[in-house]
Amino acid sequence: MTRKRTKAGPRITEVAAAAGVSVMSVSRAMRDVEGVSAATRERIKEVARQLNYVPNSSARALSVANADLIGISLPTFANDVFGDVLSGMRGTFEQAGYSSVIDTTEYDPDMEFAWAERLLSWRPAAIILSGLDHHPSLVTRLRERRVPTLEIWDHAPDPIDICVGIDHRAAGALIGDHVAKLGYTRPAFVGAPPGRDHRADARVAGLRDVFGPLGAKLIVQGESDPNAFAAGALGTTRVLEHAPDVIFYLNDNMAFGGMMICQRQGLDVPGDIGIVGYNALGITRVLPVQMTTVRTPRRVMGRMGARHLLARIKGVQPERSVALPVTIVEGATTRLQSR
Amino acid sequence: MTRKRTKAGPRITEVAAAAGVSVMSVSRAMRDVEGVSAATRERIKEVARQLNYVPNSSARALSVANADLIGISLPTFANDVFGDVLSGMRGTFEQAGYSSVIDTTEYDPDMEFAWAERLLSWRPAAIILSGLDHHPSLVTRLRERRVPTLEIWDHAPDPIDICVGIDHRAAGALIGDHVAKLGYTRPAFVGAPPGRDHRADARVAGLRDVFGPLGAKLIVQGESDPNAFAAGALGTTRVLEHAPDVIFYLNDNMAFGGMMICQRQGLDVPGDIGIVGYNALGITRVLPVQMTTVRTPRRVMGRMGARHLLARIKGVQPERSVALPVTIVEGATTRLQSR
DNA sequence: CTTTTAATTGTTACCGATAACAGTCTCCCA
DNA sequence: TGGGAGACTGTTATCGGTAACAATTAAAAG
Repeated sequence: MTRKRTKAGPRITEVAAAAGVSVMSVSRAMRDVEGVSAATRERIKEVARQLNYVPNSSARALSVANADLIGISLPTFANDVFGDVLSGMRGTFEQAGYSSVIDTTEYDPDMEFAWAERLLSWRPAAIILSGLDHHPSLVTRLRERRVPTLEIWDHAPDPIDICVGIDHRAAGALIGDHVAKLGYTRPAFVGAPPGRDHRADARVAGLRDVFGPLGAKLIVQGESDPNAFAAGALGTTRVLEHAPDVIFYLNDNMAFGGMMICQRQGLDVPGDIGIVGYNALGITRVLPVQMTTVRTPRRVMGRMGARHLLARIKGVQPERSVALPVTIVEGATTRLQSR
Repeated sequence: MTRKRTKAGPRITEVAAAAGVSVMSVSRAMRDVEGVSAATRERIKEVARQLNYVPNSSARALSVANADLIGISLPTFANDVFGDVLSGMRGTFEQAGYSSVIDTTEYDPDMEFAWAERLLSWRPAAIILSGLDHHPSLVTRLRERRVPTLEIWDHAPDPIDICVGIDHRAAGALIGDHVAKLGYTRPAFVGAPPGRDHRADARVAGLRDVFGPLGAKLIVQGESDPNAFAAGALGTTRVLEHAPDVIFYLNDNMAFGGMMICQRQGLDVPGDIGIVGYNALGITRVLPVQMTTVRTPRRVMGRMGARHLLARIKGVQPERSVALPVTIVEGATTRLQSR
């Protein structure tokens, strides 16, 4: 009943034999834990290096019933903002000895669920989800198994486990209020199809919180082109039919696409129409005029999320939910003062 | 010597007991392999569902000495082009039953090596690397272990294992020739610091292949700002001191950043200076004039790479190396005909 | 009714690491 | 000089699955 062992590199027993020690000494030496003298440790490591020994993580994970993995789920890679959050997190995890396993859901809770299921089969140390909109079975499963879970991006008073994010509704209200005070009365929003991106929907709600009481109806247009520039342009041609005097966008790239359409139609920005972006993306650094936008603390969010999650893994209970503040970048794509 | 078993969900034995069958029947049922009657299979699956059973992948991987994982290494997430390649690959792998493990190297061969080492410890089915510039130890290790390896993006006649990409030097020569024939004689290139991005360097070499024989010296400027727009702008202010009559950029976003600088300095595009991008990115879809650029078949590359790699895993030896063609997008940011 | 064959189900050794426990060897002090 | 503490090293059962083989049962053939 011997198994065919495909030649896949040396195992711990071979290293032990070659170094003339027991497997436990090798195990201890490789993990840098106590229990081997400095001399033996060095000798073992040298032998391991020469044999090109790479420990088998599956065996280790099975033995300790837990893998040094942290799963990270993002909506998409086609958006710089997620890269920013990632870069804030990954260094922190690496230092703590965890590997990140990253994947995207394309805004589909079912895909997220399938991904999480596969991930959980590896018994990860923790899992990070974007937003608050998850498959119900996933929420149940994570709670049941007590997997340390971080929900990032959005703000929830009652997260699955812990949460670090932005209150997008409040952010919508903030920028809405700013713009309303400049005297704009016919607002429009160009973003994602309703239900697809909860952050967009929350922003819309925040805008309505402001403009509703003022008697101004918010025109909302959702676009699904994966390219932000194109989506912004298309959405803008659509909302322009309603003659808005200011357009809010899901992000700066969409806003730029929209701005191009406005100019093509002979509209003066901000004379005829105001343009408001979001996220303070790279393109705003090179435009001839500063775009009015909202700066979101993405890197800070990533770092803080990572730190809280590590604490959570170690058993410390950090703040359950943190909402980070956003700041308005006042630009020349809206009127600078009320008229 | 009993181990503390932290409550981490049911095991296969518990499912077997609950269903009144042996563990092997559960194993067979869950994997959808032959050897259980349809009726028992259904019953087992139902029991598994009720118990929230998630098989332990580490145990499986240890047993079969191989994980259903494919590791994918990319230079960075801060660039749409990598997302395009990914989207071309991931569906293919998913269908074939493989999970993707994605990570970025930030153009650092040492980071790539460290990542690969961690990945190999999980005994993945295959590994995908970007470009051809790898840590020598990594190349050795992959060859030794006979890990199916795909090098993507670049073209190499003699890859580690298999390769699907673009001949960037030829692409540089192609667009260089096109531009030279339009009558430009003082070319510049704004891209990445030499040695960082081999694709950029290859492109420069291709441009030199064309302009060198014409007696035109190519001015090269590398920028390291991670934001393409900003890098393009900064690099442009620098090369403008040499009064070029055409600037090639590493990509369209950089080209746009550069174009903004040219306009700010009162230069007419393409009257005073030509602008040439690369990759046909989203922003070119919304600009008032079509940018001269080069369309790269990113999605096709991803799909083809994935298919070849799957064949390779199954033991079929596909073409070792494929170079995909690029096409010029003739735009109004360069003169449309020679003068 | 016995034998052959195929389909289904079960038993057990093993994958490669680690936790728990058990020795062995020094060194130091009563 | 005996023995206890501490440092180092070794032995073995175990983690949760699966391959290989064995056993049982049912259907088909002679």
